[in-house]
Amino acid sequence: MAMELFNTLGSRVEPLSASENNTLRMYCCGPTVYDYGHIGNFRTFLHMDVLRRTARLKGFGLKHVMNITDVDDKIIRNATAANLPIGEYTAKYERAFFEDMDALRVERPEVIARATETIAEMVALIERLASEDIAYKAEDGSWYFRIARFPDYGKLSGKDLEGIEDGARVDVDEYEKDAARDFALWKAVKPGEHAWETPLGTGRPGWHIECSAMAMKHLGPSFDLHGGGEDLAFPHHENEIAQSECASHQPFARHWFHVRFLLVEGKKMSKSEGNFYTLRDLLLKGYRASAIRFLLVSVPYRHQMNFTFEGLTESANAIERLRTFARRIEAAGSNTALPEALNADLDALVNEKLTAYGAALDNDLNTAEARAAVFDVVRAANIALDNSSFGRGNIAPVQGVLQAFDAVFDVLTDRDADVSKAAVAWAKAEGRADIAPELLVAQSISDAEIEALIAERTDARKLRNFARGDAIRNELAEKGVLIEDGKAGVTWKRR
RNA sequence: GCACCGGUGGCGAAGUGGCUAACGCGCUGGUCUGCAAAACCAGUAUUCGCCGGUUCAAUCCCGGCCCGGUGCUCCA
Repeated sequence: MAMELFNTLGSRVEPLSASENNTLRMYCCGPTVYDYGHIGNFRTFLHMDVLRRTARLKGFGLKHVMNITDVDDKIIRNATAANLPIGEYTAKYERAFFEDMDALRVERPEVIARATETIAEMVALIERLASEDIAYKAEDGSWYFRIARFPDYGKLSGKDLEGIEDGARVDVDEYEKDAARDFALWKAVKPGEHAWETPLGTGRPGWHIECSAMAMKHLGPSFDLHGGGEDLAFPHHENEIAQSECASHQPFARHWFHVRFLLVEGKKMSKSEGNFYTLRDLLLKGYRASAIRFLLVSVPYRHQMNFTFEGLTESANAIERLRTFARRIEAAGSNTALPEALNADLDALVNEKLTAYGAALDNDLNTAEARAAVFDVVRAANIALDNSSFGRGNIAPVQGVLQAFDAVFDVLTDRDADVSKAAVAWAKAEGRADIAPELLVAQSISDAEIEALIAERTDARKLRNFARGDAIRNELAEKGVLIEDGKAGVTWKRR
């Protein structure tokens, strides 16, 4: 079955296809690097990651371009306030952005494009539009796009230009444009602003032209998929289409992918509501990166999701169950008592669920249904292991399901402690005081110290000195370390 | 105001014109254990926002209403 995805352009689910060598050429609007990323940003990037990982699982090659918007009004404003050159200002947040992406296990796109490194291409694009009088220069030196020249305007967002008459909302006279809806391609320099000297005049690019130029530079005038947050559909993506198609006379992106916004504790996330969280805020509260990833990815991208702290805890518990299961299957390999005979019923179920897993992802990236199939396998295999009907031949197929799961979800390997540690180091360097005490306590004990205490406890228990053993167990529990007395020995993990 | 999307158990959240309405967490019970914890198993919505309609049959289709969200205004 082919991978199907909702296409905003046309508003229906369509097969996803690559027009060149089975390599999916996709462009995704990346961050504007003026501050630390918040969880809403990361929901979008996480679902882009699900898309690319799923595409690869289905056999596509990938050429994924993501831009960094490193010049815009907010950047100029903040850099000026901080008395820094914009490049220096944005470098800090770009670095932070990629640290966060790494923490969340979001894969790097094949190409990272920066607006400030693509100015020449933007200028050339505007000049091409100007040569057909689609772009025009206003009196203040800014360049605008003449929307009247693109009859298809509105085809992505379903806007009807008839209903947005010139001057209906905006006093045209305030602008030096020919029509109120015309948007800026190039903004003339204002006093004190960072600007580029170009044949168009001295100034800086408009936001929309940046993405058109970067996408076409790396993917050509026509490519497979373009994505971003739902708010970008209009006007940003609509404007990209208008500029690009007027310049190239070819369809721009064939498939448009938009990720819906999330709510936080049932409300729109906003600073004024007090429910605005960056990834770093959550890490410092003691939540794990893997739990954040799993939660954000578990609700399909086209659904509004409600992000809650309770949900984060649940997500961490669910991951714990999966990791425990993965270890149990791994251990089964060296269990000599394991029956040789294949449990055919279990095997049939595992195969059925693997198919269901793939089908769920094919069906517009239904991550909720996909993970359900994996939990079905976990339960069935645990039952078989409990009643000794799990055969050696069942190991590989079950591991195959876990691999397929992790190829997209990527939460089975525990890297959380390192991520939290880095977040705490950053917070201390920044002088932040809002670090969860239990996080600091947990990081105050090393793995070696834990191992030593556990060894001491094991010795005490052998001598049936349970009082001492329990005291050590309690001491470790206070530092967030859980001890498990299994048949094969003692194991531990950080909570 | 106009346009679009959604409202499913304690919570998160799939899904379908008729088969027991997934899955996860939580909770309750059990297995295991020196005791625990952890782990594992089992049970846990006669019901899918409200009111009408279509249909032999609707949570799923249609209409209205209420509520939440998004866009229309360079927020992912």
